[in-house]
Amino acid sequence: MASSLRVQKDQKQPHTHTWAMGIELPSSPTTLTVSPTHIPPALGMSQHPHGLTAHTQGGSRRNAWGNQSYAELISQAIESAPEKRLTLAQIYEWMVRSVPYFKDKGDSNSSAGWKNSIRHNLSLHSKFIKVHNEATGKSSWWMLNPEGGKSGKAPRRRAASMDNSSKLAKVRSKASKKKPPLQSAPEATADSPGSQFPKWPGSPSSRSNEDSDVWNTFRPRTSSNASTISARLSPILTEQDDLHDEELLPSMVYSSASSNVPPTVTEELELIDGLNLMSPSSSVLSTQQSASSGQIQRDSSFSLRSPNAAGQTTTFGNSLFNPVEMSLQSSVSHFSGPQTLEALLTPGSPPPRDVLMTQVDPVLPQTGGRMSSRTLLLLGGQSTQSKMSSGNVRGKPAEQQAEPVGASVLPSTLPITPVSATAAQSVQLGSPPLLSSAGPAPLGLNQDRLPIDLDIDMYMENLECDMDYIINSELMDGEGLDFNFEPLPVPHCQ
DNA sequence: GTGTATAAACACT
DNA sequence: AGTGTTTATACAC
Repeated sequence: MASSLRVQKDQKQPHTHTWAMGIELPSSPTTLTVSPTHIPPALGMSQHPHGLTAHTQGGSRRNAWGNQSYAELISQAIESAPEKRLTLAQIYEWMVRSVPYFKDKGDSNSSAGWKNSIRHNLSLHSKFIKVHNEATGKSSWWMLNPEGGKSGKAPRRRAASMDNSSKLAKVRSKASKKKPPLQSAPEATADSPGSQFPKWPGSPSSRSNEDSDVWNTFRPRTSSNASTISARLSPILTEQDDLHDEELLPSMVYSSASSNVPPTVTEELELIDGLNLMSPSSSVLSTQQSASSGQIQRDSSFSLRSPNAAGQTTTFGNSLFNPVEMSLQSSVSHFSGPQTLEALLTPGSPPPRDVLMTQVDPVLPQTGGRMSSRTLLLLGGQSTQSKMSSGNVRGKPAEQQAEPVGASVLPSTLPITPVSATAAQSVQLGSPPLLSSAGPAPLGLNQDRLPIDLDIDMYMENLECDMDYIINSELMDGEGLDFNFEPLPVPHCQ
């Protein structure tokens, strides 16, 4: 079938309209606040290999709307969002509002082609990462890969699960088009598909639960870094919400921990993906509902800039986890990974420092230095830790810093019972891989279910150490948790 | 060969 | 129907 199609494609005509390329920013329709800054000229991305800088090179525009490529436009759209993340629908909206050429093409009829191209670009380029957005029920959030991803195509391999299957699937699909079940884990996507899109992320209301899932689902498109990040970034954890859903967190954790993800992250990501997928089962975390309305963060998610490669900024939502809540939660339930995660990820309100810690993660190249204690714990479960002895150890320090909130909570929470621990681990197992980055990899294999038992002892030990360490630290510090970014060389216990 | 645009097939929800 | 992913094709450099 396909073959026959090709006939008409050629038609593409670049209209050469000559717009001034101006993209007007919408003055925030609703909430969108775009920063006019970006948009202006050539995006800054001089991505054209040829060095065209966005001007009309020669006078003619590469595209009807100007010299920018879809990828660039998408990037602008995302950057313009306060939270640096947009849903597909929002991207469309941005296009219509901001790019003159698309102004009149918002209708379904006229939009099919360019929207298809937008989607295509999002999927194709590693610079864009998809973060699951449960909250709104809508489609996923699309963010810029902090790492910058290459504009080029991404090698994206999906999680292992996908991998194999995907290949096969494809093959098959072509042949027979059935879909392999594999695919996997389907991220749970939103609940209701179609609805309007949430207001947009920025808006307070919308943010609520969204985050939750977000965490979970990120797709590792190509390079994982992004994905990692994305996970954490996820947009906003806002608080409020009901969070019922919370399964997600685990991923976050890892992500934070691994955030730095060096080079091969991809693989790890993949793993993670798998994990995430798997983790749902563990949904253990229910947790909190926070009611925090109080502060709500408004959209205040703050953004961090990670020095990472691209220097792009990532935004984290702030969740508000109130300490109180945390406590409650913890006390109430077992600790759920998620909370922790959140905590880690989102420092309460936006105290910069917290953020920093977060940041640290991303940055740190080293291995795991910075994992949160929990993470460690979790990790501990994993072989990783054991193997990495030294590495692991280090983690502590970082964590301590990192876990401000979480840490405090931890102690109480931590009392992990084997069970809980297990659960937690199981949830987090996935994470290890990341951590493991240093190590060989634990990977996933086990992840599935892990032999926690096996490790548990070790795990426990590790915990103890961590805990003590943490506690001491905290005490010493006082309640305030300071986070240092420095990688403390920790002697680690044991 | 690379990057991009476009179209379309498929899959999933 | 909307969203995502992937494949294929055509073009410009």
